[in-house]
Amino acid sequence: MSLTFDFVSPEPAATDRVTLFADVILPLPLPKLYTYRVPYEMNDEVVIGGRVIVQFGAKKTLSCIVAAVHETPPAQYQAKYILEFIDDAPVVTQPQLKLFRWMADYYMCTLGEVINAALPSALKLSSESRIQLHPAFVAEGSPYPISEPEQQILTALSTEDGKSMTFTEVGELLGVSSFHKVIKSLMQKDIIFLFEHLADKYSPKVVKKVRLAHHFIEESALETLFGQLAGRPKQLDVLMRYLQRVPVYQNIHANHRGLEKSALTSSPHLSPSAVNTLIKNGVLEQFDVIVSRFPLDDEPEAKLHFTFSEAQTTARDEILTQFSQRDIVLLHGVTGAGKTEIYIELIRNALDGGGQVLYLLPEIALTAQIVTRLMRVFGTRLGVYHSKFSDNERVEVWNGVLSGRFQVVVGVRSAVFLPFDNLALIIVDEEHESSYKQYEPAPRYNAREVALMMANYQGAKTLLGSATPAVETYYQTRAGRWGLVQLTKRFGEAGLPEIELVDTRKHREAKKMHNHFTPELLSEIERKLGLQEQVILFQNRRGYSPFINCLDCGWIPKCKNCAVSLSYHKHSHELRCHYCGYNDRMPVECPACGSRALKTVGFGTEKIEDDLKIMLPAANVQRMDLDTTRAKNSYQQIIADFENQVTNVLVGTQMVTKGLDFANVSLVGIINADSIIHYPDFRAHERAFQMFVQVSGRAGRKGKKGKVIIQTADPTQVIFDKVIRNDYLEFYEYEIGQRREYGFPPFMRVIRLTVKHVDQLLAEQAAILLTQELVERLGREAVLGPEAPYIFRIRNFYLQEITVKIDREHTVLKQAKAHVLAAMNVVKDQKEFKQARLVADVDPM
DNA sequence: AGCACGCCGACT
DNA sequence: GTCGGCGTGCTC
Repeated sequence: MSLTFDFVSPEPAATDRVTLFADVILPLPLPKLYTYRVPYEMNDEVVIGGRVIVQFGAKKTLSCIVAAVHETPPAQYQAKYILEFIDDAPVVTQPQLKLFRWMADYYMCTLGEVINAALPSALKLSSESRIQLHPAFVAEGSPYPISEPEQQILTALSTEDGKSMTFTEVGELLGVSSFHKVIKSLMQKDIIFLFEHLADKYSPKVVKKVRLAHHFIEESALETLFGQLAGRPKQLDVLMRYLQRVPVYQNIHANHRGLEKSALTSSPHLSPSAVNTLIKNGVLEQFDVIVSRFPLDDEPEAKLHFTFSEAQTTARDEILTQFSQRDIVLLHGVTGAGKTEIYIELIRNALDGGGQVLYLLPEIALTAQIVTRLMRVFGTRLGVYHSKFSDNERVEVWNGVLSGRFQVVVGVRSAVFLPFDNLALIIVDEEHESSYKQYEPAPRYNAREVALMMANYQGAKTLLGSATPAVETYYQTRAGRWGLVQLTKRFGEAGLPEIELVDTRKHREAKKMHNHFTPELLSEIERKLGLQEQVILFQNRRGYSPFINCLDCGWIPKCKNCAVSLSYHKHSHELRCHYCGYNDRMPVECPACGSRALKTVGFGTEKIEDDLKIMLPAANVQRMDLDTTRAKNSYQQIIADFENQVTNVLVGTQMVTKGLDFANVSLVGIINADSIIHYPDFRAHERAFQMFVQVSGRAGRKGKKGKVIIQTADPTQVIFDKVIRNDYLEFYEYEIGQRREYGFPPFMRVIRLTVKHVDQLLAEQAAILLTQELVERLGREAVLGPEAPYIFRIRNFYLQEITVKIDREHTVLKQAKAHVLAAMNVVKDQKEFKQARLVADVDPM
């Protein structure tokens, strides 16, 4: 990039001119800020939180965020000049910078890593960034004046369809170094848009739709048409279906909006060629619609009205009362009690007071349904921040929050990074969810904790919602620090489901198991299907079987990068590693001995689906797990099919435990409860309890009492008793006792350190040294390990884990983290461990 | 994170 | 004899 800065030699000093320096945050994992010099004539242009372009190292030009401006020249080195100023207003606000500093500190990572995670990549410019003409831009129709350099770029981009240019090329074209302002201006006028990688090139999602040709809308014309089609039953079928789906007469606009063509062509009862014939003969007309990535309901509801139950009204009032004394309130409400309506009320309330609102949901729960519902209430004031969104869409939300266009944002984990500066309320729904915690890469933050800190900084209230609150959260309410509001009644008077435990060991000994189904579960499924009711089956493992085994020589295929056996996936006929993604074809014969006796061992969702299809051929079984929902809209499709009762049985992993409510589900089966309970982790019981209760909550809606069948080899395990009676409190009392006794959160804080090394011995040695250094600084009792985790090698790295327990008190915690960092640095500075990677995870989940 | 500088194996 | 492997250190 031709970004050699032709710095104009300073004017003779008329007045005492100040020399300004800016500390910038580079979007890199570097421990400190870098100081650049502001050119005199740009002194008025520096904005804290604005982006500037600097040269970093010999080659790289990067955009970064100004974190501070001062007059202290660096003593050790000559500061380079800032090359360009992109923004005249902050893109990162002051409250954000404060929050990001806290995050870097608390989660033991660099500010650069936080910035990197926070900014949508279209805000992170580099010389490799590319621009493309906006598909919606038409040269004649632009309402904005276009400057000379802008026109130059426009012309260059118009030479061919979809042409793109890098910033370097733009710089060369214009022959000046300061072209970012031009690009920014073009972006604001919606003439171009920006992307980082060729893969991000804008390709609008187009849906083919059909509608009735307008001259048939007339009732008499339609009569005639029916007459003409009398001898063409297939075409008549299509037409009937169309009229059935689109209320042409009740609503004139309905026909204009039309119907997705696929709704007609993919129906098993209709002939696709008949659809095409109708189009060819001009009865139906086909048209394309550019749709949002987020499939929204295209039938806006005229008015939103929900009637609050008495319990809901009471809960809402109580929350408001508690907020007058406390900043944080937990809404403990059983599934199906109608928490969302309460949220909507509270959001409306906060907006009326002039503040901003952030509504966080776990990824899996941020569905089209909830967005549509919120859209109907909040209209264009609502921004949606979802990980499935393209970068351009994310920048739009970011800028919308900055400009005040979006007052409410509903979003996933990363929405805590958005540039709010006037928050009145944050809602964290399903606050116990582990998906609020980011594992990889840094920052390893928990959005719930970040939200609480952000609310604290901005003087906002926080409402946490859950049917099964995290033990840490409930503890805070018990200690009187946070408020607690209970919402125990299910909406519409549906009782809690009846839960039955079935002993798989007994059945197995008596040879009564049908594959992995107990007779109880199987007959109950049959019974429910006979009643036209639906069934959800939960199995917390995907694939067909966790491994295969040669019956003759005992060979078991293992992953070459990880210390795990390869899972068998029948559908794709592959062996796959669930940790690194390695896959191989399923062998016909054993590569070790040539035997063909390869047997699958254990079971996952795929096998459950398979077995059920064989045992109950009449049932329509669908599977929902990572493998069937990878494609873009397949998740929506599976949900829609189940909702419309196209499928009767839904088999799935965790995905089926949360999110959607289905009115017709009357039975939930947990195929193997034991694999969930027996997990080597202090949170295993909590996770199991949450999972059982959440999945049970899927059973029985709209007045129907549901049933849950839990299959286990040992029905006497203590946790079941609490699940059956849905006794959160008793579970909590038991669990908190355990946590106190063994010194786990909320009584202590945990930092998990992981040492990774390609060499097993070096990993162990580095971990031993790290442990010694930790013990020296924190004491023996604070350090657990080192220990190789159950899966001790992932992606060719051998792992060692050390758990550090620290007192919760703030000053102690801060000090302890400094000690941990010091210990880590000792190991890093050892040259034999140069290739070791050390990772700190604060508050791991 | 990149990228340059710097020391040891298979090639014209 | 050189080209290039990636190990280590630095970037205001």
